[in-house]
Amino acid sequence: MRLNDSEWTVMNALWAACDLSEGEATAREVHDRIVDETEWAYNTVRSLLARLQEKRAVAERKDGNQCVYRPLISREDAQQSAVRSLLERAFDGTVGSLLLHLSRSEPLSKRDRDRLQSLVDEASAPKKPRAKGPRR
Amino acid sequence: MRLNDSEWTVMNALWAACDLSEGEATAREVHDRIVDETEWAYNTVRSLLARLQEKRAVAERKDGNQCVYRPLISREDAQQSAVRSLLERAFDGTVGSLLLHLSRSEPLSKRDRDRLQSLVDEASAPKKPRAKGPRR
DNA sequence: CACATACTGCGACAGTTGTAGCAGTGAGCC
DNA sequence: GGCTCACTGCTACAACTGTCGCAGTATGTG
Repeated sequence: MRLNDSEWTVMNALWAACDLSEGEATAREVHDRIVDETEWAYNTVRSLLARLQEKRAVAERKDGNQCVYRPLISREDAQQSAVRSLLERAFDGTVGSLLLHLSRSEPLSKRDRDRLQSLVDEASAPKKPRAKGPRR
Repeated sequence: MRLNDSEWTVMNALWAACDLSEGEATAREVHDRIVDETEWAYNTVRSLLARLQEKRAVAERKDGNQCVYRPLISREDAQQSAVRSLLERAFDGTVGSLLLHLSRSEPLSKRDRDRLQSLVDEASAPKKPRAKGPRR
């Protein structure tokens, strides 16, 4: 599932909204979340939600006279595709190439370094003890 | 400088060709490099080179009856923009968030892990002792 | 009930991207 | 000198993106 820029904007808002409520949100809620940043009209958000529905990225449900939207793809999956796509175009398709680039570009923040450190710890440690769900 | 997919394809070929020759390449050379992969017509490549020229990503020079192209932006700069753009859309704008994702997605190769480790070492260590060239 | 609101369905339109085609011109070959 | 071929300049066009607008329809309120 490949999302374009504007679709990412609304999906980000939808995912965030759904984290707080029942896993779904109205167009209004999504719009409220991004209007300050984007200044998009309400109808713009609705159009994007409609396109996302066509792409089966969200599902629309009628609740009274309102439409309520629910993401059909997880943020992780979308991120996965985005990263993969970036790797293909710009980094010879390899993670290593990206990491190399990262290591050469601007320095990481303290937070990034911590995150990275644990990333390494985790990656280097024997995987056994980590409990994981049956799927994936 | 934001490149789209097809532009990345030709720029990658151009950069590669320029590494071998005098820092420039003809449309024919670029086309030869990507035709197997993309099956694009020669004119498609030329159109893209023209657009890239408008965007000031490449420069065109006349050599006899031929046009010779030279990149005006480095691959590193383009990668930088691409990464930044990915971070904005999909990772809350932070490298850490991307790294976190990477650590959770497919396992990294040994090489990637090493690279990561040194990335961490470098980031954590006081920067002073590292000798670096005057022009990065 | 009559209104002011808020929502929905649907259409639109310019700009970007992907992917060529055509017609004219310079150049090498017989 | 005429042919052939490669190259160039220019045009095209459908699909996708970004960004709404409009015209109905349900809803809450005095």
